[in-house]
Formats: sequence, structure tokens, C-alpha cells
Amino acid sequence: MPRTADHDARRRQIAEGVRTIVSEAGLDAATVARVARASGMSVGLVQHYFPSKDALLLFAYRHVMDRIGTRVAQRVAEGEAARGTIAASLRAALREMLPLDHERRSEYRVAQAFAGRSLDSAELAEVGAQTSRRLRDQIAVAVGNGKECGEVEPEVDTGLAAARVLAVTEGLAVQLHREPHGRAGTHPLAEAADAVLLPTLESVFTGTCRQYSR
Amino acid sequence: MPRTADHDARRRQIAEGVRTIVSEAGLDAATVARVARASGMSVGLVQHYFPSKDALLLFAYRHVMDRIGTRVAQRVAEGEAARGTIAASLRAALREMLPLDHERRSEYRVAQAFAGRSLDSAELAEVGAQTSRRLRDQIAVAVGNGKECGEVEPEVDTGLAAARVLAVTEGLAVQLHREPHGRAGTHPLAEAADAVLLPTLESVFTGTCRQYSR
DNA sequence: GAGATAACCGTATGGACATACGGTTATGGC
DNA sequence: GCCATAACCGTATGTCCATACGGTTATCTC
Repeated sequence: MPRTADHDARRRQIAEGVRTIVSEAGLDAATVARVARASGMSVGLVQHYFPSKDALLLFAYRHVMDRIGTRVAQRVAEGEAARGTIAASLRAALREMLPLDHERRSEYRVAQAFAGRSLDSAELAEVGAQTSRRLRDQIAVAVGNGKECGEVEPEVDTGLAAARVLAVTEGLAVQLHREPHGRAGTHPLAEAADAVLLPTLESVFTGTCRQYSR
Repeated sequence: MPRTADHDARRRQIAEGVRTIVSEAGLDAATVARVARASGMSVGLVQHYFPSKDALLLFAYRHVMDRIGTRVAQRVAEGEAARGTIAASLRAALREMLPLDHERRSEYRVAQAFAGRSLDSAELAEVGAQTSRRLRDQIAVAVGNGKECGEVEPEVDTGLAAARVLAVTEGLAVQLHREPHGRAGTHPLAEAADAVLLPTLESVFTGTCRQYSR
């Protein structure tokens, strides 16, 4: 047997290169040659791990979106462990989607760039759609738990509430990214984000939890 | 004097070509040659009216965003003329931003494509930011009018409410575009849109108008 | 009706890039 | 230690495209 390499690790390394380039200079700047350099390898090696540039970009997109989805899920889990209210842990999770710091801002830019290119490619579009569904389902679960617990009125339409919460979060992300300095009156970004997010959350989570733990 | 042409009309004609191509096949498909063909003219003529491709795209982006902004303003004006509630005319205006029919869907796709490319170009980003500010200001005016009229409680923060309404609208647009068939339970798109939009509007416009006209 | 000038056309050119490909190197098993 | 084979490299190739450019046509003015 010849020498071996960790294919998955290599691919992730390349995807990180894509992420860096795209977030700094946009998707058009992500040529194979530049991606190779950014990942510290040669053009030929990148070709070795991906059959085409399309496959490369698709993988990178999935990579980034998975990271976001995972982080959101993680925050929800943390919230449950901390035994806070469901509304509080959902708030923490949703904030993971907002471009509030360098890391998340970078991810947001990448997601935006790929969303734009999704007009061409059904495959890319599917990645975005899947991520969106996954997020909305996670929110819906939180709302459902809220019903059992007493934080949410039983007659609330779970799916609709989830759609509304996701909509306000995504829309807020758009605005935060366009105006990173914060609006006239409101000072730090974090406050502005809560000022938009919390009223919507409170309109769904109107009650308080009856029992100590689910 | 030699023969003359309507420069503005020509430029708009070209911008329409861009819009068609981008909405059907994405920004990458918008080569100068294809734009020329789609607008029914030669490559040379397109060059005659735009100094560079960047300038061409910038103009086209402005063109599309202006159209959206104008349509929104128009709906608000219509609502005032009809003497309905402010909430009702705002609802009509916001629906102009949603990808509910072919026309608006096409515009949404173009806006999305350009938003993605805005990572490269500060000029493109500025167009998006301006449009966003314009929309939020229009909403803020509506909320302000609502206060005078009695539809909105005086202690509501106008800017924040506007940001929230815009956020939910933009976020809803994202979801509608990704799932054009409508979600499991909800039948036509229009209903689904209202189901998300109206609760948010009602959380701002809680009262009824005291006087017959402003 | 003449000619000046803008409107308009088609092709040439040079650059950028994705991909193909032949070659080199290192390392697992024997 | 040797050899098979994957890991890895650099360059060649052909395509696509934005832009440059020289040429043609129509029309407004006088």
C-alpha cells in the first residue's frame, strides 16, 4: 500500500480556504489556483480531491452551512442543560445566525454569496433550502416544547410561529450586515439585535414554564 | 447635428435585458454579448452606452431596485387615497416585496444575485444599503402616521418597529422563494404570507384610527 | 444635398481560468 | 530494500469573455 492521507480532513482544509477567500473577496475571487494557495497546497492536489470546481464549491457551501446548523443545535443543547427558559435558549441559538462578530460575519457573507449563485445551480439551491428547513424545524421543536412546558399557548400554530421567528432572524441578519455600525440611536449591535428579536420571541413565548424540567 | 437617440431609454432597455438574463440564469450568465442579444442590439452598441461592464451592472441593479422602491411607494399612496387603515396599506406595500408572482419573483432573484456579488463591490453594496434604508424609512413614516392617527401606541419606538417589520418581510421573502410550492398545511402562497406578516403588523398597529382622514 | 457627427456594427485581441496530463515523490506492505 | 500505488506537482491547452478598434450608416443642420 502506498502512502495515505486523510481525505475528509484535506477536503475540509480546502473548504476553509474557499471560506476565507469568499468572505474576503467574494465568490468570483475563488479561483482554483487561489483556493489552492489559500489552503497551502498545489492546484493539482485540489484537483486530486475534487473532480470539478462545481463539486468543490458545493462541498464548501455544505461545510459552512453545516457549521452554522451545528452551532445552533449546540446552543439549544446548552440552553437545555442550563435549565433556563426555552425562550432564552432559543434566543441564544438564533443569535448564532446573526453577523455580530468577525466569525459569524464571515460565515454570513459566504452564505450570502452562495445564495446569490444558487440561481444557476439547483444543487446549490438545495443546500440552502435544506439548511433553512433544518433551522425552521429546530425552532418548531422549541415552540412545541414550549407548549408542553407552558411557555407557549396551546392554540399557537407551531409551524407558523417557527416561520415567523426564522423570518425575523434572517431579515435582521440582512440589516445588521448592511449597517455594521449600528443605527443612529442604538449603540452596540448586540442591543439592536435584541431590540428586534425579543419582541417577536415574546409574542410567541407568552407564558412561564410550569415545571422545573421537561 | 447627426442623428439622435434617447440615451436613457436605451440604457433602460439594456437594463431590462440584464434583468431577464439574471433572473433566468444568474449573474454569471450575463455576459456582454448575451445582454446585447437579449436587448436586441449589438455588442458595440452596448459599449456605446456603458463605459464598462461594471457600470452596466451597477446601472441595472439600480434600475431594478428603483422599480421595487417605486412600487412600494405607489402602494402606500394608493392606500392613503383609499382611506383605509394605515396597517392595511402598509400590508399591501410590503407584499410588493414578496416573490408571490412571476414578476416579483423575477425581481427578487435579481436582487438576490446582486446582493451576493455585493461582497466584491462597494458600489453594488451601496445600492442595496440605500434601497434598504429607503424602505425602512417609508415604513417608519407609516408607523409615525399610525401614532398620530391612533393605530399605534405613542410609546412604541418608531425606528425599531420599522426595522422589525422590514426584517420579517425580508425574511419571509427568503422563505417564500426557497419554497414556492407553499408549506405542508398552508395552501396558497398568499395566505401563508399573510399568516406570517399580519401577526407582526398587528403587534405594532394595535389601535384603530380616531379620525376619518389624516 | 452635403457633410459632420453620433448611432451602430463585427471582429480582433489579450487575459484569465478550469481542466487535462505527464511526471515525481513518498510510504505502506512484503 | 523494493515495488506498487496513492499523494502530490507544474505546465500545457483550449475556452470564454471584456474590451479595443476600425469601419459603416443614418439623420440633423445649414
